[in-house]
Amino acid sequence: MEIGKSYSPEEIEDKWYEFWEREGMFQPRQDMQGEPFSIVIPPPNVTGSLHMGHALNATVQDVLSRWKRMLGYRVLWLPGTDHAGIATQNVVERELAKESIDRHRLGREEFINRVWQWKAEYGGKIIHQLKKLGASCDWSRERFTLDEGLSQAVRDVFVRLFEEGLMYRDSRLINWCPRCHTALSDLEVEYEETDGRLYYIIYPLADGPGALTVATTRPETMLGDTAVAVHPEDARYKNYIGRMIRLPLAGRLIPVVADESVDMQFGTGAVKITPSHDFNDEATARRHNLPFLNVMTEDGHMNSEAGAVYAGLDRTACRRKVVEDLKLLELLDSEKKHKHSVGHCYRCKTVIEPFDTIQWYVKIESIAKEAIAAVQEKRIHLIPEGWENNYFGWMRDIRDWCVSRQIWWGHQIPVWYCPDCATSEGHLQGELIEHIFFEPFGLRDGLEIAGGTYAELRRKGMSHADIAASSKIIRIPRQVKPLCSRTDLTACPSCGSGQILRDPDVLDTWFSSALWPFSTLGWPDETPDVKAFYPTSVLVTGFDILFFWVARMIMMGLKCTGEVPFRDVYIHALVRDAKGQKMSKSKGNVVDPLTMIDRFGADAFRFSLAAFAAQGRDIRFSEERVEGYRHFINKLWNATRFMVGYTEFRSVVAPSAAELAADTRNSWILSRLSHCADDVNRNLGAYRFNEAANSIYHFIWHEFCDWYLELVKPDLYGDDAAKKRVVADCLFFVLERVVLMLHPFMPFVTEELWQRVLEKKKSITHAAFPCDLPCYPEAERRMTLVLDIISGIRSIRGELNINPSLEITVQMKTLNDDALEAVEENRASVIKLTRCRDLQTGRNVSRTKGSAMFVTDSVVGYIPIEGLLDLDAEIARLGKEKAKVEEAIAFFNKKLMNEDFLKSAPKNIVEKDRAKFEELARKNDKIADNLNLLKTIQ
RNA sequence: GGGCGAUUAGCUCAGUGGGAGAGCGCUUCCUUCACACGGAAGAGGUCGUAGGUUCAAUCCCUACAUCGCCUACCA
Repeated sequence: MEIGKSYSPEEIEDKWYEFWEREGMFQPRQDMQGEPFSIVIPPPNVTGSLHMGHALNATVQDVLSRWKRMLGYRVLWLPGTDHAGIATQNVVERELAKESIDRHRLGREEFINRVWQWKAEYGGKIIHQLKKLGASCDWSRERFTLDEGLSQAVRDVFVRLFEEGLMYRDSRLINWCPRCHTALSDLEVEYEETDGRLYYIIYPLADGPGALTVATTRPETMLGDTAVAVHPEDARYKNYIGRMIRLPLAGRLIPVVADESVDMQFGTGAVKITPSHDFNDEATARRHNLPFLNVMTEDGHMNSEAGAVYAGLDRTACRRKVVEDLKLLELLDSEKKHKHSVGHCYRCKTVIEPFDTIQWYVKIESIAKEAIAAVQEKRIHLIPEGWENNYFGWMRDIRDWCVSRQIWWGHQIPVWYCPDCATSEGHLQGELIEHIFFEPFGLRDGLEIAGGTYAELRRKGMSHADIAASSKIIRIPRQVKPLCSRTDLTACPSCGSGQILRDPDVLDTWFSSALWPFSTLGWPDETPDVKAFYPTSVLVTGFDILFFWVARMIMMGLKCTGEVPFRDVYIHALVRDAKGQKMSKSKGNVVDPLTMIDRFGADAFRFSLAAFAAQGRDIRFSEERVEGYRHFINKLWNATRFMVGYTEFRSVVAPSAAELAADTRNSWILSRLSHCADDVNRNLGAYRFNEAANSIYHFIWHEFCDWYLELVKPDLYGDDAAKKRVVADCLFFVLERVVLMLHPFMPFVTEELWQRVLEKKKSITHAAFPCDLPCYPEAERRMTLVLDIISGIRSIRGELNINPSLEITVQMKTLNDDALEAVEENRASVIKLTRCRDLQTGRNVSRTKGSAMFVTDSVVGYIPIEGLLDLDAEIARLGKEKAKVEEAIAFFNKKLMNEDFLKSAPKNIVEKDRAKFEELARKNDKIADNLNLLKTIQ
């Protein structure tokens, strides 16, 4: 078997991925053996491409999936993407804008066709990228939130909630994005500290002299004011309560009301109330039964209610004009700089507008209670646990979820309205439904019409279809009865009219994402996948979508299936740049995972991410680390290359660990291997990926390569075939298990080593993960003794700068038979590793007067250095060591002199410390002896 | 305003109620037949500050400082 001098990832990665996919390696095992283990991927946006967050997220899931697969579980890792309603629609609308096409002109159906076309062409780029990373997803089960089955699940849940009264329409202020032209949920608003201005405006009393001055950051909204509020206890304003004000610019009369929510300290202590354009004011207005006056349009312009002077102005232009006009009237008292936080649309960063609309809401309180209980009762574990408080805090404070969006790309709400039916008050519903056209509709008589009520438009001769196709906005008041249905309605169930209107809105993308853990498995049907894989085992995600997604999945899972959607939630860190900054396109500090894969290979990149993934802290990504792990792979590669040279000496039938253990070096490394495997299994089970990765790293590099490989070289280089066989068998035994343990982290190189180099017949993906290997504590003890001796000698060589090519004599006085045996057993190794010409051992070895010295627990060794080096260096070295030992002696002495310590500390601790003290004291004596000797001959 | 987390070697970070750890970087030596993407040996830290609990604190508690993050209706 030929093997290259260094590892080249680019040559093998694609090959193995194709092999795995072709062979169906990532599908759950068909023999139905093994406990199920399932993960659904957090569906990335279909518009997205792989970033570091995805890479970490996918790596963690893949490590878990591959590990469990090797442990014999029936593993399903289900991949897919979500349709990202607003984001995707924005992308396609921008495309259309280049051709000057408005989606309304195109029509809903045709627009959605275009989006599907776009998706077919550009969407799902991320899927390909996940494959580059090595993700072992079952692609045959890939899902998309707009798939038929998932759409059915969405509709089913909507209807269910509707029927239970948990899905309702309501009129209230929501966060509105005037650019995306849709409602947003509370979570979709990003607040940002902004330098604004606080304007002090004089509001004159209508019924006499005097005025109130109010402070506002948004003067343009004054056009919608319907009151001024002061605190009831505010002495300054007590006399104003109940009086009327003539609202400047508008001329309306508005009352002064008393409300405890007013902060007397802020501004002037008098606050203008704009119920339709401010969340606080909305609440105040409801308490005082104040009228709501909407002065804006859906796209952020002033409407006719704002007055003829301002109607049609953009909200920022209007602000300027209002301020100007107030100045002219001398009603602008003053203005000053003011820092405050302003909400922006998380998709397009436009300043959001609190806007009074009718939307669909999910009544969340009862569902949230269940979701809190599930975590409290530990039916769901959040890992790290620290996130629980965050979760509880948010869930207890939760408000009803606004789920309707005024866009087209998504799951259209399964609700219809009949214009021909009457409301319970007896009004014809068609008279209440209001249409606004995206462009004037030309009637036969040449007149153009911009909109109107449904009934009115029909009377003017427009057809039902024309009305529906021309509408940009349809306002359907709450009195109009919603007809909710699992199947598409073509006629009104009560009056039979075929001319019914469908609710134009679609559902929040997160609504469908909330069903992801079960809708992807085929729910609401009781499919075999649902039975086998639900609830899923673990969800792996970042904390940034804990509320957006995780909390909602828990709520919907419990609500729809009666079960938790997953048992564990592993919440990983955010990947930052090397300086700790959040990666963002605008900062230009994003690291592209694919670039990392190109440069270092997917395995090194993945291993880095796993090694970085300590719980509870953000990750600072550094390329140097990735490079380091590439070196690590190269190390393993070369160790393998070395070993392959001894393949021919292996036994025909690979021996068991017990047979190998006859040799102490073997039993030692097997024991270390066993500890390593335990560490890896335990740490992976506890989601401590960094610990698991470090454990393997350390074992391979520092125990297997640095020690074992070097220890057995004398045998491999020798002529004794039997000895060669003993160590060659062990080398391969360890290598195979090491490769297996690395596989979840480094799938590509391990498969290459497994199949091509170790010439295994089947893929490593389903090979058994090492666990419960035998331990040999006695061998560990004995080898530690030998390794200490080697280190002691090397330390002298290093510190005294004895040339490596120079062979030395070692006079080693063993303090007990055990030590003598251990050294004799490993004589060849000790000689080789210390470049020693003459190794004298025994209880009574003679010692040369001018010698360097080392002390271990069980031996005192002397290296004659006369002629090798000047004595001063050794005297200095020993002096330094003596100082260290004395420091330690002082530490333990102080402890052991303390009666409270002897009285209160556990016996084993006291004993341990006493033993250490005595050992140090002996060591100190030996060093002192030698120092004196050296000084005498100096 | 509320909450959470961090503070350990030059850098990035693990970690534990009983003599401080890793990786990288640094210093010295070595192109010895797996690997210079390497080997060997070193240097380097009153574990943020001040108190407290304990026989014993880097670890537990309290306060403070600095830096992050999340959250909130500062009009």
